[in-house]
Amino acid sequence: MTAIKENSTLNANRENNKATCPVSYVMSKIGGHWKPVILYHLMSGPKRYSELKKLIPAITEKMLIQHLKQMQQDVLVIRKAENIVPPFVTYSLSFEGEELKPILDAMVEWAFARDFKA
Amino acid sequence: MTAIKENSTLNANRENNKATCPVSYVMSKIGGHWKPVILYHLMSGPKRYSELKKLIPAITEKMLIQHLKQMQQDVLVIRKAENIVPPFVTYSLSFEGEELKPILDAMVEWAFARDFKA
DNA sequence: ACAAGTACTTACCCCAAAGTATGTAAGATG
DNA sequence: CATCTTACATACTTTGGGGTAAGTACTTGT
Repeated sequence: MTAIKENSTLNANRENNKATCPVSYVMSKIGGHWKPVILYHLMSGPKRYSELKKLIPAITEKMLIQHLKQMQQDVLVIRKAENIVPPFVTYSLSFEGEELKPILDAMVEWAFARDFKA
Repeated sequence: MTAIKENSTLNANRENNKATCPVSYVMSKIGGHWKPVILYHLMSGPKRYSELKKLIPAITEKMLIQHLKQMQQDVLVIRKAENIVPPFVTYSLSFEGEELKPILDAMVEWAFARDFKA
């Protein structure tokens, strides 16, 4: 969510790619180190913030909420908070988030068809 | 192809993800700003280095060969050089590179099902 | 002799993404 | 009353991906 500087070729290239290449567009939504992992875990159903944290031990809390927030803005995930204390917040895939499944499934299939060993 | 420092949590996390999450594994192969674009152009058949350069004007030569080299190492693309001068080098998708099509196709479909406008 | 073309290579720099560390609200529980 | 829990927030630092710019080898065309 950090502010973005305007005048840099780097960012110009990025914006240009997102605008002209559908694949880059998708990458801008689900790329990076953590988004796919988070999405993967949400595929198996809604999860609490703390559950996600436990499922992905290596992620820091900062990264976790940062990406959850971004994906909320991109309407890939839905945040639902019970107004109680201690807080109870669940994250789930939106309709458009669910529609990412074919992509991720294709990726998983490809990975296992190669040298990937879980 | 720049050297990679060993002892950093950043890289440790990356390696860990690649090893444990199939989606991250795929991302490590085709992620980044340029790899998908290059692959996309190779989908329509083998291309010379200079052709790729013309097809992707925004890319710098450094990035182009860097990623072509990486994808060679990952056996996604095949490099074929005629031993003549001026050089004549063609890049094409390997079998495993071709098998990325379903993934990229799924991405394109998803992009157009959303607000993406070419 | 000099520019042009092709496929690179190399050195240097910059910045945004990711990591580290610490703090906060508000009620439940002992 | 002090600690625990949950779901964050935020300041500060690091790092590696990408950008810029320049050079190289070898031949052909003028």
